[in-house]
Amino acid sequence: MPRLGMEPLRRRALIDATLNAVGERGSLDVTMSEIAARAGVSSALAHHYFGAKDDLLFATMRHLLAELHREAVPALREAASPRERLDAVVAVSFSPAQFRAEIVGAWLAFYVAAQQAAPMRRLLRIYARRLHANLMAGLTPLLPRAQAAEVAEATAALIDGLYIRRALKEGEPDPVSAVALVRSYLDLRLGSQGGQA
Amino acid sequence: MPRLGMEPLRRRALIDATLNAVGERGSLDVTMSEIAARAGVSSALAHHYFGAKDDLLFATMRHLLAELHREAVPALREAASPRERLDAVVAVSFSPAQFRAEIVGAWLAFYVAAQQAAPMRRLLRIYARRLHANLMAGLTPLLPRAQAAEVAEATAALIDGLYIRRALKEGEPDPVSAVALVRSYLDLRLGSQGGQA
DNA sequence: TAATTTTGATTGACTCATCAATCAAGAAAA
DNA sequence: TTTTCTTGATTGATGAGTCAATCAAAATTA
Repeated sequence: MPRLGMEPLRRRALIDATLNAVGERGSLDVTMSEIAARAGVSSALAHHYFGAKDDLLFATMRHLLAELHREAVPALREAASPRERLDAVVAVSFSPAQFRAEIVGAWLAFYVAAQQAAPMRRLLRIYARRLHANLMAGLTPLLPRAQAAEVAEATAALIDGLYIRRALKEGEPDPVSAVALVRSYLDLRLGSQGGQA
Repeated sequence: MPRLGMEPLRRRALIDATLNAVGERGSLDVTMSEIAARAGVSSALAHHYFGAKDDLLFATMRHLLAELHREAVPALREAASPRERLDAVVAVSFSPAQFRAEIVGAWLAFYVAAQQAAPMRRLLRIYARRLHANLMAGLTPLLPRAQAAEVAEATAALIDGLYIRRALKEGEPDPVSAVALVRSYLDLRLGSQGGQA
């Protein structure tokens, strides 16, 4: 079996497996054996590549963040106006790739774990800062700074809230209505040049 | 030691201990021994009164829901107008008793656990339905039904979002600004007869 | 009232299962 | 043959749940 250059493939497979396992279960207490089995390898190999379980979980969370970033960068580059920038932030947050049940479940699990694990908390802080910065970039040209800050805070809370409600599946917010809801809030706040009545 | 009628006291102490432990740790994997120790009894006694660990956790979650309800009922009764009713819902959600770090941490932990445990999911559904009903009761006199539903959804998401952001402590939303933020949203949606500019 | 029985309250010690982490050894390339 | 992968088997720790035994208040009886 041992072909050369397996390392990157196995790392990737293990991270994907972790993501799926964590996302489905909605919690970080998945066993190394389960993760390894999903990736088609032994648990010993998972330890070989990642060291401790925590390291694998951390790497998985970082992967999640990286994916979000990878999707956000081009979307923001294409945005011509401040309002388009805001719409891009919202669109990415609820993109089909990001708003899937497993991904949302994984986010939630990491969110919780971050309360105890400092490294994860740091990662989450990066996400929060990026989101805030992106929102402010779109808002400050349109609103006085204090109002912009309030709207950014509310929008971020709205996004997080829709995520958590999505995690409690069973029919709750689909991507389309989630985007519509946040945009409708922005319309209202920005003087609704473009929203429905 | 065994005075008669210890049962209700012990049950209460164990539930409180569970709440504190879970809230501080922000996760349900606290040991029965730790909980029991906090309550000043042995782990065996916790099992004696509650059976399995799951049952104790479930009872604790139910307690949380009951406390929220107990606070909401009088507040809603005193509300004279629809708008006051809405304000009451918001006020209770962020009341000092509810918006404490441990309580919020516990809610988050239960939220996550509910993804796997059907009984907890059912409890959470009750909470969601109550919140929705209370919001709609305040909104339907003021808005067409479709809009009322959208505002209720957004408000609920906003509340949940502020909770989750609060859980990631470190300076995030204090009760006062959280209330202000949600009310400001409602002002805007309802035509702001009574909010600040 | 004093002795006796009953019963709720409580625990320490034990069992059993689970799981992360390690390690020595094996198989396939190079 | 050396290096890169890979695993089965093992270990050590932890934690849920059980059980037999103890303790002391309350109820009963004499």
